[in-house]
Amino acid sequence: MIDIRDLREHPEVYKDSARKRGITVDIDEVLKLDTKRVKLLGEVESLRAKLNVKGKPTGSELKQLQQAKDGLGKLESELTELDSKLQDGLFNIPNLVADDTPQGGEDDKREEKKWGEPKKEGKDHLTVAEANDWIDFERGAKVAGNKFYYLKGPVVRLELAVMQLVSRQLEMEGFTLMATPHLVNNRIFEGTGFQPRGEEEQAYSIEGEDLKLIGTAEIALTGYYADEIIDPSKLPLAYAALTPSYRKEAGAYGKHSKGLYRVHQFDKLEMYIFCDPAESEKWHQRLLEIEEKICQTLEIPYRVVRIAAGDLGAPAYKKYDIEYWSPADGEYRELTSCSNCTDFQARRLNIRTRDKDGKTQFVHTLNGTAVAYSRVLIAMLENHQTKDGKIQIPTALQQYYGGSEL
RNA sequence: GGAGAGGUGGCCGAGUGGUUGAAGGCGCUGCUCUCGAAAAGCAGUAUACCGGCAACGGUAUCGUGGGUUCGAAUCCCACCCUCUCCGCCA
Repeated sequence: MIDIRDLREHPEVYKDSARKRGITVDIDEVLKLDTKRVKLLGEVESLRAKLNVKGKPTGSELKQLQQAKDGLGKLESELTELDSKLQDGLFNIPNLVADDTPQGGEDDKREEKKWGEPKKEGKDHLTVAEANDWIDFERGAKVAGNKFYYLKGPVVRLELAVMQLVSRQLEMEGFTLMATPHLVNNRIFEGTGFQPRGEEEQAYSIEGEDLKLIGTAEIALTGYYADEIIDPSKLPLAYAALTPSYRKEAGAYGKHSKGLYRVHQFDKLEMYIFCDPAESEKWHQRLLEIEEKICQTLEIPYRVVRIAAGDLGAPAYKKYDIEYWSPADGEYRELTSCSNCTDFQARRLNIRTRDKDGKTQFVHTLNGTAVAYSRVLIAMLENHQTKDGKIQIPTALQQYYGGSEL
């Protein structure tokens, strides 16, 4: 959520930002609601002040008070209605966009960096995996539906090895490991900025419960400090959570969806930062560095891209993706991403700290993928094929996996 | 899931309809005392919104939401959470 006071002062900045994202929101309407609300609030409060008498009123006073009360009730319900309209309006305004963000949509991302040797040839991951009986989509579909799958044999142990290796790396970097709830309530879900109202449902809901399955650990981690004031001496807080991610991916079929690339469930190790507002840019760079380091450790050729304004999620102010090289497709494809959400999520979920003067202020939050196993597996299966049809295990991973080939 | 108990400020803990934003204690901050520290004494110590340059004033908040009342931390209803016991269970 954005700051209503900031919006009052610089409406044009927010309009500009929404335009860059290619989103239409009626900011003038929100401002109008705000003006109305402030006026009504004043009326309600002064009326309440009149009604707040100390001690027992006399008979004639009592009569007056009883009458004044009727008028108040009506104003109050008007105020409640205005409040929720304004809140809805504010909820739909996306975060600002960083100044140097590329303009445009999904295809307008800017390449920032490349690493590794892109191989010219290789079988696609699904062919390799199915030939070895490492993945079973057919039975996944039988049991749970299309885009569900079973992993079998060594690729399961490979996952454990990758998670071990990387969670170890993150601990060395100062992250605290977490295992979180996989279900969160709707307030936290929406507060994280997912599921903007009115958009197509991306999450699985639990029938009869106020719960949804997380699409990423980011949601559970953001909620961790909801409604709390974090002691500034504790910041920055860096967490890494290992959880499954559940996604409906409705409407995404057919597009880049072969095999494991886009599935309803995958395990993910996610990094998350709560920090002082002055430090979020620094941390964003740090998260990107760590993600790069992980790719290098896993010997995956990649490039870093800066995501264009039109392709940013509502909470993100600035976002980088790392894309792995796919020899089978002859192109780079998304592997991880990291976003600086500034105070957008913190304001929605009321996560604060104190500044030097002891005043409360919202923290900044950032998230980054350390490992999305389904895609890491693709990247490894496609990039580490040996001449005799095996899969070479990256050197650093071998001690965790217990072997040098798959 | 069933039965019972309970949810009050950073923490402990009083408070069953009327100057209670809330006694008392702890903690924290400042001052006094001291060469310094401890101890002691004094003072201060929630959050949000509205108005104001500010001092300050107003409104709301005692798990959450609703209700009764001129007035609710206190009464009524619903829900959430915690604890104990029972049941079930990896």
